[in-house]
Amino acid sequence: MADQVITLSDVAAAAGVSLSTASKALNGTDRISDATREHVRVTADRLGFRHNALARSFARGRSQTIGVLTHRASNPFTRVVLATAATELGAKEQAILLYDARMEEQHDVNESILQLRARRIDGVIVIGTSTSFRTPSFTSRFDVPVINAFTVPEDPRDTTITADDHAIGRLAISHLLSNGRRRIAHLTAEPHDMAAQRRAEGAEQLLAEAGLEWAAPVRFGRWREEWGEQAATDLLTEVPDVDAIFCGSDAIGRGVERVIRASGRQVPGDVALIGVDNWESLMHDQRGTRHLTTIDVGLEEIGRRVANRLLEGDLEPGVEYVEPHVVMADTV
Amino acid sequence: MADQVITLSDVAAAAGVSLSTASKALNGTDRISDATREHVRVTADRLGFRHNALARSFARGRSQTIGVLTHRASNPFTRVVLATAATELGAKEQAILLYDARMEEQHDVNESILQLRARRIDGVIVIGTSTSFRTPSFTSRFDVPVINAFTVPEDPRDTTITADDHAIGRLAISHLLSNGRRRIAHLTAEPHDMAAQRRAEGAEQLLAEAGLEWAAPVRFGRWREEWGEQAATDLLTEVPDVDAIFCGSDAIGRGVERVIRASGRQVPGDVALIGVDNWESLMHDQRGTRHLTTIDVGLEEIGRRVANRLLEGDLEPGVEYVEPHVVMADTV
DNA sequence: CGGGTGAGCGAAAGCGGTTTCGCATATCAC
DNA sequence: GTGATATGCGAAACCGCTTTCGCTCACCCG
Repeated sequence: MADQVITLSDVAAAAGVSLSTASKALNGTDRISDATREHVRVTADRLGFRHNALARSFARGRSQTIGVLTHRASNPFTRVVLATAATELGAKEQAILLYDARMEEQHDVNESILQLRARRIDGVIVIGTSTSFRTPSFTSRFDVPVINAFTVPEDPRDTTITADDHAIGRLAISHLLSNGRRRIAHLTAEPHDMAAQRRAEGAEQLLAEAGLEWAAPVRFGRWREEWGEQAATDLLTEVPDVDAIFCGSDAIGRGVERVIRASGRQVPGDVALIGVDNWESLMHDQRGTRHLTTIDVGLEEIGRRVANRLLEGDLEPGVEYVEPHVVMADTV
Repeated sequence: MADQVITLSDVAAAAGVSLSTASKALNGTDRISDATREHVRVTADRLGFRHNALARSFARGRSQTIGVLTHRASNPFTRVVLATAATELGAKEQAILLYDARMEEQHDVNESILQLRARRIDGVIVIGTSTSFRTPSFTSRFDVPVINAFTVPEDPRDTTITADDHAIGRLAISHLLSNGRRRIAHLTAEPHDMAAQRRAEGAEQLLAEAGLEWAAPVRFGRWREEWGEQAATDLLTEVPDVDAIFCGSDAIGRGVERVIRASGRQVPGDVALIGVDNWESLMHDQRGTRHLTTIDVGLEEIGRRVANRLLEGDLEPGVEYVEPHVVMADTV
């Protein structure tokens, strides 16, 4: 059913105007009388004309394509940002060209950059793995706009949109306090992990503002379920009357919960739990009941904003933080 | 540092040949002497020449872009398929243009198809939400190859790559049997859900082949953690000596596990648990310890194959199933 | 009434490749 | 030695649109 495709000159001929007039009429560029413009538009519609996007891109020198550099696209967080950005871009007729794991090896990087240039991409999105690691700066290596997502920028002149770990810590404590908890502990990941650190700092800050202290020193360990179990076991021995635990991630939270329950305590009756990541949303995107109360760091929002900022073109240097939000469930 | 870009005619001039000769030499098309070909190649390299991908696409009428239609890109399963397919395609210089949620409303569908045609996309990937729902067939609506992923095809002439629910059921039971379990129960989702049904059938079939029966009738409910709790509670009352539970999903498995432990039973000592989905891989992509033993349905493999089949171009009608595999952890 | 101004439109030059076609030369069979 | 066939290369058309530039004509002002 492809028939032969209608080109702009078909439209021009049918409308009795020149090719250039037809082009300008449809694009709204240059001076064209309203009458002519309208006439061309109607004719184009009648014929079912569509611009050949390829020809157009070629003539304009812009590809309607955004290059995306990921450290590792299989990372679950990266996937969320990637999928939302791609959705947002697709809605605006922008394709994406994904280069995964090409940011390391010098040779690959250079090669990738050359390829992206040859494609005449309109912009670049660099997606980091988390706010724990910096991603090398690519801003100066392209002559098109570059925006970073979910990472800590290496160069202060970079434009970055990322999660607000400090606010996450504050929000977690704020939520627990508003639920009347006072003997709060924090079990989290590696002490040298930037995200873990900043969350702990934010939390401690809000705690101090409320005139409180941790029920026990913050325990740093790993981002894993089993660490949650181990840390919670120790914690219960040390502070049996703890009434809330801020878990550095949902994975840790799962381990913690198991130990709390095994100790005969009720969740959230005796001990409230709050995690970070909104892990369950990675399983159930439908609305509906959830289990672990958690904080959503705003990955989807990051993806959306990154796409839109890039298209709007107003890239100011600096870091823009996305506000986290609490996802209510059964454990607080 | 963009300088002025090197074009093919620059190369031709520098090599002392005509534009057409340079083109053919670099593309390996048409008859060109080895000496000339080599000379042109060397010259191109020396000058740092790269084809302008836009011009090339335009001239060839092929865009190096694959259209992707998703029912809902925010679905976690969809995201996995999408991200792996995009990675695979990116490695082969193919961009993707994502049209999310445009498969429903008739108007949107038609419009989207027209847009994709205008883009001269080279192929289409349609990603379904699960093997529970059919996705409308788009094969005949494009004049480029169309391939379906993670769905049950509506039209037998469609090409589809998807998960093998029957094999998943068999694999779960097989794994439990090989661990010496004999009193096995199955707690799963909606009875009219195709995926749930086929998993149950596969499981029951293997059980029968082993001369066994379910320790209790299969309980159908919902794909949720809370349903797992409820179903497990009932199950323990009915069959206190059950020694293994095949959970229809990891979410259900989580609920089940909590109840089993709360009853004082050991996991996996008294009761072994196996789920489906490899939920934890959505959190930790790193290797490392996991908690719930589960079956990976092969979403990444689906994404990879879909991308490669499309590029290879050998699309045979019919359904190709991806083999599931067990992901070992602590609960079996 | 003449010269200046600006609005509306068309001719044509790209954009940077691919591809068809034809020509000249070399190769071959008889 | 002659006609048929192959080989290597270049000229030029073409892909479909954007954009510059210049022309024409109507209008306004002095």
